[in-house]
Amino acid sequence: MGRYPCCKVDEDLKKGPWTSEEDEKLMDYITKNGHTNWQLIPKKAGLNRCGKSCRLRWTNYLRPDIKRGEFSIEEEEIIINLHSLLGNKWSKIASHLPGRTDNEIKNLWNTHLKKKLLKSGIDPVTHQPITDPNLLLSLSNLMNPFESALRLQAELTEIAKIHIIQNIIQVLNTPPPTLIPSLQENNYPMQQCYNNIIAPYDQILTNELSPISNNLSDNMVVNSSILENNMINNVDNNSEYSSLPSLVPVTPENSVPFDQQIIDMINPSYYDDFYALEKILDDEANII
DNA sequence: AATCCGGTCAACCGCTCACGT
DNA sequence: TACGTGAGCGGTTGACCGGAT
Repeated sequence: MGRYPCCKVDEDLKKGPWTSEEDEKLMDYITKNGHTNWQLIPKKAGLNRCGKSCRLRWTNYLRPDIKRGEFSIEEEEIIINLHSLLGNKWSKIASHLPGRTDNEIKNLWNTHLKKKLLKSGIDPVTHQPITDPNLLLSLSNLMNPFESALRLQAELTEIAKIHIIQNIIQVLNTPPPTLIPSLQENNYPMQQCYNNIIAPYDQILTNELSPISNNLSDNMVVNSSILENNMINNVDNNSEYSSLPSLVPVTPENSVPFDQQIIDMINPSYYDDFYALEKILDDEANII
């Protein structure tokens, strides 16, 4: 298997941009005969191109159902959501956007969306807030230097807080068995913290993920179409251009987003506890 | 007016996958 | 089962364009 020459090297086939005459020939042939074998098409259509080049020209440009023009905000949000779930699976992403090609989406991602996420402080690879100080530093260089220094410091403080919260969650989720009975009594500040802040958050996650986990196949692979549909349905049609879709975990079972949106979902009566905890963490982060 | 530079996008390259034999 | 081949995918390239210098 492996590599193969898609066209014979000595055939001296044309490369580069297509002329309108070539487009017309290919269009005419496929409209009349369809495309069953791409290797035969150039010869039959009278083109001095390789089959692969013809296929690409057809699928990315000549196809009648191609949607031309700028991407809408909704389309961009769908792409961002799907990318967080699927990664660089451009063809899979394109299958959710009728009339858009994988090449077009890939170009949009590399030229616009990646930068848009970076500017919003989101890592375009993981779709999580940027935690790499080097990346933050390079990002900050893109902005006003005076503003960026302050911003960078604030972001690093936030990151430290997030790390501490994640550690607390991890510890609370795996208590030693001997501690459990005593913790039930709610007398310990950390247990109160768990009961008031993290438990509701846990509940929300459980409720959100249960429809997905119910659809696990035998080999325990998440049913991606359900996830994908959830992502698409989450798009807010009224959102501003500057706003971004809610953060979504790359792998729901491994990563825990701790953004404001999740906090907003928790009963407001828990806010006081959360801010109390945040203040403690603020102090700890300042020490760090 | 000339040159440079960065952004965009069509097209190509190299690879893997799927399927037939 | 192994192999050959066509199709498709994702990364990269390079031509083109417009704005800045």
